[in-house]
Amino acid sequence: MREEAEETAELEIFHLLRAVTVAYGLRQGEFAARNGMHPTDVRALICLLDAERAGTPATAGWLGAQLGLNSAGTTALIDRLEHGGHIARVRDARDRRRVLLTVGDGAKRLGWAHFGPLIDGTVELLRTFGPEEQEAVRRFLTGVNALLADTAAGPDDTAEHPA
Amino acid sequence: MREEAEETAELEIFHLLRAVTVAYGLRQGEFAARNGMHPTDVRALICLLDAERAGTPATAGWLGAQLGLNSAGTTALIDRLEHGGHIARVRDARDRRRVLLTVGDGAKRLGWAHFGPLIDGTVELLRTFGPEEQEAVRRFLTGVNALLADTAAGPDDTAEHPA
DNA sequence: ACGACAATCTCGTTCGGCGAGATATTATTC
DNA sequence: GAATAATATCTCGCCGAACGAGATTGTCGT
Repeated sequence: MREEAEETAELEIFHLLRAVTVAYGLRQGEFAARNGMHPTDVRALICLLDAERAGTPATAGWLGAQLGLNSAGTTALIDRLEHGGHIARVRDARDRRRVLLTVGDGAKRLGWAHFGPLIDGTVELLRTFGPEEQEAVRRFLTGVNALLADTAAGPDDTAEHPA
Repeated sequence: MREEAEETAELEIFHLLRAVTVAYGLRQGEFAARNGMHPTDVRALICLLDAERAGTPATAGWLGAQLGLNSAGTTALIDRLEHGGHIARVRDARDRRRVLLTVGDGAKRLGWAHFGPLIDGTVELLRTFGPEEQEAVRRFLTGVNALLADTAAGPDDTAEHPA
């Protein structure tokens, strides 16, 4: 609130979204520090839980891609989580090169204890929204996810001009 | 989409939001790698730009708090960004202990080149929303930010049982 | 079976981030 | 208005997360 005051309402919403990502990252870091883990470990657990919920088989390579790690870093991450008893490695029966990851109940409980209030709060918040309002929020988030997926594309900066 | 199919509509929206945070983190990491920086550096620049836009004076300590770093890490971060020519240190005239941080034009251009499409896309997307719909999105994001701020609170795990 | 390919793991190295404490500047107290 | 406390940042030494390169193990087409 200086010169440009409000910019546009649309930009303000974008900044609200960005504030969410920053604050959410902070919460993850706190959770990690409290449980003797690292931010990346927490992000990994979240990805694994989301994958399980979505029915997507979570392999080591997939997890590394989700987090932007190379294979060495991914292996180290999985070692850490395994030693901590948070996840288990299971060789895929179909393709025995692949390693499937399963999240232990302890980790689930731990995560729920920390993020439960946030999730509950969000659900409660959404219950105060009418159907069209919920639909607007859903449409917005879905759209942003699509935009983020688009922007991803290129393996290097030089090769992303779909238009 | 397996057994539990849809859970609740509210939870689905929460997961959409979480997907946004994960994907957004990935984009930041890519941007960092392409410019010889680290994810934290990018997050720092974003915080600094947001602060500038909001008219908030950005000090070293403030930045460290935003990113969850201690003072040593914060100093190292600022050194990196300064050496890279992305930011400049300026001693506060009023309180000469404090160091104010200003983002250089080069960094702004760099960031805009990478995140511009995402921002533009989001603004475009929101333009397709009616006033009540935009208001719904804004209310949702504001509420989530409030929840995240609440959850922050506790310095340790033992003292947060509001229920 | 054989070679091309794919997924994961091992090794050695770099450097981001932490803890502890030093330094410089501003508030407070007598 | 000197002595003291409080605050903001920086320096030093160390740990370990993540990287690059390459080895290992498993799959698939021919």
